Amino acid sequence: MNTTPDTYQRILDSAKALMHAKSYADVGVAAICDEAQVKKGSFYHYFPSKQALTLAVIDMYYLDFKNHIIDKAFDPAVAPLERLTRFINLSIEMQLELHQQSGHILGCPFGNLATELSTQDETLRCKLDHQFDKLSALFRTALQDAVDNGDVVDIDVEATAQAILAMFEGTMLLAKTHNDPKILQQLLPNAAKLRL
Amino acid sequence: MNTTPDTYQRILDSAKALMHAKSYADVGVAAICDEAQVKKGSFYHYFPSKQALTLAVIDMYYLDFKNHIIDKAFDPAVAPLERLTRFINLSIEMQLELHQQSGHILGCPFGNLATELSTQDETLRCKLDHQFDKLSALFRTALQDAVDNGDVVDIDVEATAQAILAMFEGTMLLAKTHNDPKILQQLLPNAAKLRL
DNA sequence: ACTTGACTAGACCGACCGGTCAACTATAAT
DNA sequence: ATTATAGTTGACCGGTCGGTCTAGTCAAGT
Repeated sequence: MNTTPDTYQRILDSAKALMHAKSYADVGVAAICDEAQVKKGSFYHYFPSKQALTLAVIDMYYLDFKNHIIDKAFDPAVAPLERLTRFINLSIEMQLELHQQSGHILGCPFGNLATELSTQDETLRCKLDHQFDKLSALFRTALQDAVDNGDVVDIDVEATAQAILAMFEGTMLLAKTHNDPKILQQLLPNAAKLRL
Repeated sequence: MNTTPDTYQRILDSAKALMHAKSYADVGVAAICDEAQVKKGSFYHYFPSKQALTLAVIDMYYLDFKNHIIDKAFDPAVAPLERLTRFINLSIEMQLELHQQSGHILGCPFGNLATELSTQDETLRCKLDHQFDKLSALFRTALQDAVDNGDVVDIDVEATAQAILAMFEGTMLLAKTHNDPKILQQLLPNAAKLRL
């Protein structure tokens, strides 16, 4: 019989949800502990600091993203350009789901944390920068495959990948600020069509 | 002889600078008062709350933006499409200046606040949403003028204006996260060239 | 001279912040 | 049975949060 306490995971899950729904500063350690039904002492048994927890939370965001979106969209069996549109559509779906649950467009968790922390915490800034690198790398290889296939000609693969990411993050921000899913549906698909 | 105390303005200036360099949550009323050399009692004489101050700060951000960038770029005498590239170039310059002063790419003050506050404060969310509306309206009229001039044909003016804004905000975020002005110079000019 | 009202000063409030600590319990190896 | 270790508990720390309040200054209006 396995009755794992999984306290660690409960803390991580609670922090993940709360930090996405609110922000880094608005979510205190006490609130995370309440949500996870864990006492503060236990929290600091598993995580030396709020910063360390946040580093783990960022990894969890990427893992979720990988499982629910990346692995489905960036399947090498899928046509390269189709991968981009799949990525966009799955991202829209995920945002819609969170919107129904919370009543707010929550936006990209990486973008949210990066905006808040980039000027305040160098460690977290680098971690978040690395996540963006991983995302743009996905776009870059899909675009390169498209070029190799002859699906598209004469584009700057690197610049286009970065532009898609920028458009993706910017659209998430506008949708969050307007708190309207329509913005996502109207604007986000254009990101996949960018060519530079 | 005018020896106005201009306490109000000093508070506003300090809040403007601090909130752009850090974030809403990271800048307390006490810190603003210290910077402005004002005591807390005076602060709450001029502003009923931190939220009210922030509303005024947002107006100041727009005013600065208007004086330093918008009025120079969106001059009706300037060719419509040239307005867009001027806007981008002036925005880059402003970010570079702030980067030299602070050592960090600070990004768009509207985007920064919107990310942090959209899910937490409906009043501020609406205010920020309105600022984005004003920006996209500038792009929209410039694009429409370009269409009327015959400088460009067969584009969705509204969608393009929104896309430029999204690309603008997304690029600011990526540059801030990477803390590198090069990203701005490489990526931001592409926003002005978007056509949908 | 007196009053009024804008403005300043700074002590003070309860709540919360991230983080520490010593005491306790449960588990499992010796 | 004893000991070591992992995990839990909740009181506690100094400091900061946004905001209040009272006392007092000062200039203008009468």
